[in-house]
Amino acid sequence: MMLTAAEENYLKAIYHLSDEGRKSVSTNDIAAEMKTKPASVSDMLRKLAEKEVINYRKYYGVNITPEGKKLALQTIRKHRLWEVFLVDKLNFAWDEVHEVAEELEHIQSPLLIQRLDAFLNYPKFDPHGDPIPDEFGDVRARPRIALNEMEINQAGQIVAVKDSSAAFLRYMDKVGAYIGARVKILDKVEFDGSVEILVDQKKSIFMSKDVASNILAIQS
Amino acid sequence: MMLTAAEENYLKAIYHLSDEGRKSVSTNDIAAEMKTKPASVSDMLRKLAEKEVINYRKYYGVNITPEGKKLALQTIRKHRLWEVFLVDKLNFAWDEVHEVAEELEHIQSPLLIQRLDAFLNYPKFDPHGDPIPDEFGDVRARPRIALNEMEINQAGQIVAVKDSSAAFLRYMDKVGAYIGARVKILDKVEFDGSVEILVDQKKSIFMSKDVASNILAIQS
DNA sequence: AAATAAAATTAGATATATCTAAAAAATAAT
DNA sequence: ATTATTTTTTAGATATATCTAATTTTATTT
Repeated sequence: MMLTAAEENYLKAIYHLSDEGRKSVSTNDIAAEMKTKPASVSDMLRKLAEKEVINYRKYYGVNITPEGKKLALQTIRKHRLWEVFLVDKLNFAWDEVHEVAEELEHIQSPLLIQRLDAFLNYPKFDPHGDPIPDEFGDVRARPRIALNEMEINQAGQIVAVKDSSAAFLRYMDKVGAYIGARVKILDKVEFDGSVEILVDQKKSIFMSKDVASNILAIQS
Repeated sequence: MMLTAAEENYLKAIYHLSDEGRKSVSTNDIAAEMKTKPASVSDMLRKLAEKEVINYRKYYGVNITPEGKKLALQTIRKHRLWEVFLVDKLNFAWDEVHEVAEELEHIQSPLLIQRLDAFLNYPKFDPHGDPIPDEFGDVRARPRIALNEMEINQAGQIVAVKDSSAAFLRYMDKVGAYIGARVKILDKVEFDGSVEILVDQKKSIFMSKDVASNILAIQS
């Protein structure tokens, strides 16, 4: 099954939207995600349905098929491998890579991706902390680590808190930490285990070991 | 000035054909080079002329403009840098890189090319021995001579092949000739123009004039 | 349940890139 | 200098991907 670049982009969008717990994805949602018009989406859905990568019932939104999911994951794999390449090898900042990876992901060459994967030492996560599917589309469960257990200079993304009491969440809010925040360990104080972290590459915050051990991140 | 991938490919073809000593390049020549139909070429020439990258007088062929030449050289630069990447970093064989580089060359990101160039240590020649234009389009060309035109006992180094089809590259591989090989002309048969050459001071190989004329060397 | 609002689709355009078949222009041959 | 041949261009299709405007279908409100 061969998809055009546009089809790959739509399928990726549908995959991402499906992944947010919806039972089906609407035309308008896809249009918003793709920054395009609903009319264009309708046209494309017909094409994707013909290729059997989505199930499409007019006026009732779409579901991705197993074949579609496999293809979407392959595109995501390519995108994230290229992002690793751009950051690790070409010294791009991690917020500069998306647009270029968006182009590179459509290069059609299984051998290229296989070799790139090896060259990058089979990375499991991209620079944003998102997992890289393997060549079969399998995604590794994200190993979580408490902030106080991360090494200095290690970057990651906050994905959960152990203590989800209102008090703790208020604290999170107050210091500007939140689920999804990109973090980097700036310093660790040996004496008391407190840590200094950089949030979203701009805000530096201090927290006690106790607090840090309640915040879970995935490492980049 | 922004060109589409198709326009870049046509412009590159016109540049290459121009470089063969013609005063102007014909529609048929371009169609042959691009493996497309003359009618398609006519359409594209109109577009390229509108963008002022070629001078086009109907029925009389085209010339590339200075601006067109600059753009063609930029595309060639990207293509050849990617080829170096594929061979040096991803361990592609030098005869496997063309098709992939043909896709990669159309990625639009000046920063990417700048960084790639640095990562590859500013290479001056691609794996086929062809020079890589700098960012201003300047090319450091080496005077090259076909093996069948070298004198007996003349020594040199293979730097490029004219015909880089997979079939020819496989042949090269099979007989033990390769880009970078040291060669010396042992004998030339006047009757059919075939030549005998010594490769790397040990292996003697025999090749027809046809083959020899496709292999380019710099003379020592 | 009828009226209204929202969402989705179709109809009809535009732009790119290609093709075949027909026409026009340039070149070659008698 | 006509005629024939080759080359090139145009006219008209097809396919992709997008748009606006109009229409249809579904969902919501009264």
